[in-house]
Amino acid sequence: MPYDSQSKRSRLIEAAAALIYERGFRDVTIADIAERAQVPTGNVYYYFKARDDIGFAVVETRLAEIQSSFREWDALENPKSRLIAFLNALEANSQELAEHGCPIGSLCAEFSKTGGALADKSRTLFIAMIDWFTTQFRAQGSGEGARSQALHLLSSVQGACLLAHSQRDSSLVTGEICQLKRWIEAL
Amino acid sequence: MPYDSQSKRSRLIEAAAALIYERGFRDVTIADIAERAQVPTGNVYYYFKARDDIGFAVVETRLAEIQSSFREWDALENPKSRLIAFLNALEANSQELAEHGCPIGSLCAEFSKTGGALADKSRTLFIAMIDWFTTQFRAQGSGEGARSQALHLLSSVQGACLLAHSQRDSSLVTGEICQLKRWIEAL
DNA sequence: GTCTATACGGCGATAGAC
DNA sequence: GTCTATCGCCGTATAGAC
Repeated sequence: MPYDSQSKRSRLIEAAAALIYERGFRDVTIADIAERAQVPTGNVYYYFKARDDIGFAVVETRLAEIQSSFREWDALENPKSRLIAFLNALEANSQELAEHGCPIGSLCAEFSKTGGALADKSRTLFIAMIDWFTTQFRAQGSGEGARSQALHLLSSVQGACLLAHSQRDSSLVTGEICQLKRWIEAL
Repeated sequence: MPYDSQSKRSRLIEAAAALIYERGFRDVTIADIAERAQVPTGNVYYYFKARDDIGFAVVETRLAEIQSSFREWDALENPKSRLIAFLNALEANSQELAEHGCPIGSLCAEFSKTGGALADKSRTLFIAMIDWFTTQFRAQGSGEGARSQALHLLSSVQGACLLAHSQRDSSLVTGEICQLKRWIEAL
């Protein structure tokens, strides 16, 4: 594999992730991705043997992204402030969330309908989030209720993103986040 | 317009709604819809001048469905029991919600990305739900907080459906519904 | 009004030159 | 490894027979 193969492959995945976030997987063509990545159209098939493999790679990228954020927040002193850091990150992105929805949530929604290997792969995204949230709630002292609280947190956030996206109103995310912060701080 | 034109049109919309719920709008073809509705493929264009118009009609059908449910629940004695009736209906459908997601939520998620007229149209679905919820919370005595509580209810339900669909685990909806019921009853 | 046949465009995928 | 040219399929939409 040549020196900049990785670079081209990365550029393709990055372009795909952005386009899929904006339009949805089904509405993004190979040509669209190639153009945005500045790679000749037909050449995409040197890096991915099928269209679905691009979706696969995008899920892996998204997973790496959130795990990277989690590791960063793990450095914070206590579990509550880690969860708050997550909510702050969402709040900072509320404009984009209202415009295009949650990058994770929309991927899961679309691939879940698709079914097959992509649905299986996308499932790992929510699992990673639930696991990390559960760890924080447990470390905070929630005991048995930790997982249930983790589910409630993810569920609320995803629902708020969907609402905000549909109504194109970022206040629908920020409002819910504000309540969630109060809930966590009061634990 | 002939006697059974309405019947054929209705059959097409019904078939489209079911298929779109299962696979998503983008993955359902005119031929698929026609076949399920037992109508010749090319003939669909007598009833709908473009593909998007079918999506439009499906949104209108879904809107009529939920408004019909709301009217039914309006007959119940008090606002709390009306909201509980809504949650009971979800609970009864939890299996299907885990398999295909929320029929309203998935439509909104997909059409919101699409943008354009379909996004605008699909927006009315959540608005109708928020309005009815708000009315119930206000009648219950929530005052200023009614709208915020309505948003929280819809948001939680939609998030739970998305989670359950992605993980194909109906307990993720029923669990959240159980908590929401307790919240409403404690108001 | 109803249905068939087909035009047309676009997309995924491949073959093969360099 | 990289890129171009192109094939073949499928889906939307239309023209026009009945």
